Amino acid sequence: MRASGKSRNVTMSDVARHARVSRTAVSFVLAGRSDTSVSPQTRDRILDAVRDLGYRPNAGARALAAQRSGLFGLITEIVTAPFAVDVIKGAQERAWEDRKFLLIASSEDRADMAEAAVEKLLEQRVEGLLYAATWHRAVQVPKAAGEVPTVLVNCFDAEGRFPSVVPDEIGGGRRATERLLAAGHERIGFINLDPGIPAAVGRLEGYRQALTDAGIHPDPDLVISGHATADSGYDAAGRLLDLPDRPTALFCGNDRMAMGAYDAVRERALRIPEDIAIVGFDNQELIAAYLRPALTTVALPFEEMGRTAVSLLGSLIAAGDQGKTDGQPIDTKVTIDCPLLERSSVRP
Amino acid sequence: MRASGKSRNVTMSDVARHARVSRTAVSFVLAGRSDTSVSPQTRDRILDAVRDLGYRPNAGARALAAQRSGLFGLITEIVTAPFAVDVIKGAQERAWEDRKFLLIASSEDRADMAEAAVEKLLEQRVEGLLYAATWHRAVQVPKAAGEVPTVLVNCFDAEGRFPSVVPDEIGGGRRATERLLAAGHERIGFINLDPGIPAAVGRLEGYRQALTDAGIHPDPDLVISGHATADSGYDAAGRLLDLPDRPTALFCGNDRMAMGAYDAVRERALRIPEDIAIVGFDNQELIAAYLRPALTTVALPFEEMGRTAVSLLGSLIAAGDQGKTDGQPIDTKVTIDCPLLERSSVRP
DNA sequence: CTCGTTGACTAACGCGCGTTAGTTGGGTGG
DNA sequence: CCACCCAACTAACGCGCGTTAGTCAACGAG
Repeated sequence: MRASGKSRNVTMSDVARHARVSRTAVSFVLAGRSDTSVSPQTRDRILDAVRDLGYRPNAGARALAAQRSGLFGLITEIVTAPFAVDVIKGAQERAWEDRKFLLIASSEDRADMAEAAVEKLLEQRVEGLLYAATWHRAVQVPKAAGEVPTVLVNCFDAEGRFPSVVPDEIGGGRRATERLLAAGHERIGFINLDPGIPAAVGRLEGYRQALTDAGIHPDPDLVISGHATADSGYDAAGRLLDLPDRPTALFCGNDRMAMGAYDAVRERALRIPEDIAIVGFDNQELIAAYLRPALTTVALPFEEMGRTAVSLLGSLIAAGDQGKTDGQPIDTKVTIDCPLLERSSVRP
Repeated sequence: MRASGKSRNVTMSDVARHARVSRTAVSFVLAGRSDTSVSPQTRDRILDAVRDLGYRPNAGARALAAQRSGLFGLITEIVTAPFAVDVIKGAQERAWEDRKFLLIASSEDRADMAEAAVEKLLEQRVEGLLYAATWHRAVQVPKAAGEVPTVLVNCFDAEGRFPSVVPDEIGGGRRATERLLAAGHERIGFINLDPGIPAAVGRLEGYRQALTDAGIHPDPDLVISGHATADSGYDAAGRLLDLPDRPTALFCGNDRMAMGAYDAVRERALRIPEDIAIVGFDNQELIAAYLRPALTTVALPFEEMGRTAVSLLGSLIAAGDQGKTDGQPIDTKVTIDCPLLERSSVRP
């Protein structure tokens, strides 16, 4: 039973006094240092005192003395895309494994807020920085980020100054297409995202590769670009379905478009997956899992990207401690697999 | 232009030396203290030095000396849930206004993780704690949370030891029902969530109040309980629609159920909103905004709850500083309005 | 000429801890 | 019996900063 109310926090000195040893001894025991010896009895006395007094180390003081905060900073544009927060989860878990704590700041998708966020995080003396985007693209990273090791997540630096972790869009496109091919489809429509963005470029490339590898010549008429909305998916799907020689399967650039495609298919009294198979992209749970029939889709590996980014950051920091960074930009671009999630919109 | 590379961080002493004053003077100027005087010239010299050297205060050291970290802790069950993002956003913004920083930890919906999270946050010497749940209910808060001011968000403590901020479920239920009444509907079906949970109890109560106030006697046959899934909504809607004297409107306990209800309506070749009006609850953007027609729904005010909770926490801490807390449990329960979002599933 | 007084500063302590450089007292080997 | 060593500790410095208790020169009043 601890003291209640405004009683000052228990410090290491309190523990030392209670255990009748020096504060140094307490520090050594708690740090688990094996190079300096402490007798088992003393050790136990100290640990007992810790328990009795309810001692809790002061992370700030520790950081000050040890010259390392144990904190990582994560900057994300929380506002726009709810689903990208899986990055936080993965990063959080991985950081926890290394006994690091994640400081999360929001850039609100505004450059000045991003700068402010970096500044605040550096004041907290984070050991490294993660910068995450809601959708895969090139970003402008605040300059100050260069002062500590930094890893980009789901985005990349046009100037290649920072290493980044991004989804394997091409592989995802392949995987989706291959799944449809495996189900026997040969005329596969592709409703792409706005042209130019990495997701659109990569997924289209994967689509083409898969078809070519299967000995099918990609039919340009079966590829349409849309705008990442349900309405756009509805329109595009309608056009493909009204083709004279219509496709038997649709690969949609994302799940929202797939959602619109469902409506277009239904309006034509066609059945999913019997008459038209559909594969989405992104795995937005709230859509994909609850559509009827549930949507087979390719997942963006946000959580895994978060984990990987923290791992990478950890090794960057370790390398930096040993002075291995020689000022050269580290042009690493780690791509993470996009797994296919089987649901019910493609026949087995 | 700052020194690059591994150069040690600039400290206050560096600034003092560069400005040819004592460190104390620098501290005073940066703290903006008006009780002790510093001549304008000196002030400028110091501020110039700060800029020249790129001085950035060390938050940890400051916390240690000032005995207050400027940190709030936020524990959420699942960081990745869309709701959590909004709570975080609101809390983040509000905290930022007070120049506080939010430490976000996840309990992964496990009691032991929650304890660990509280422990870790207390090690960081957070000045207060927010504890947020994914769905409105009573929760078990780790005991250690009692050591600092704590506010519950979207949940409440059965023992009433902590103040909490929750959505106004009754008001939301009323609002949804009143909207349907205003559109001329009199037979309004209600597909409720699992009975017993606060959301189900409150929304039903609001539904009844609205009907009664409108002089309509609630018909028990029009109320069905489901399980918060699209399938369940589909089944329940089907049963209501197959009633001899079927309702002309459906109020669904949440948006997923509404999603299922859409399918049931479509199967019967009925149109939304012409034949059947539908109102949802929760405003899960990815569903509500992208259903066709877009779903009119009642929003859970997560962002506002986050903001309010931080405000409340701030005042609790301020009160504690002045010793106004006398150990009594503060049984506050702030309810936040649930606004109706007009879309297209109810005719104007 | 002395004594406050005030404006403009500074010396120095302590916050809680990691860490280095010791200091003991009880063996061992020669 | 002495030199040496080692296990088992402890003293004390410094991390970067807020804050209290000064110091010191200038200046006006008595």
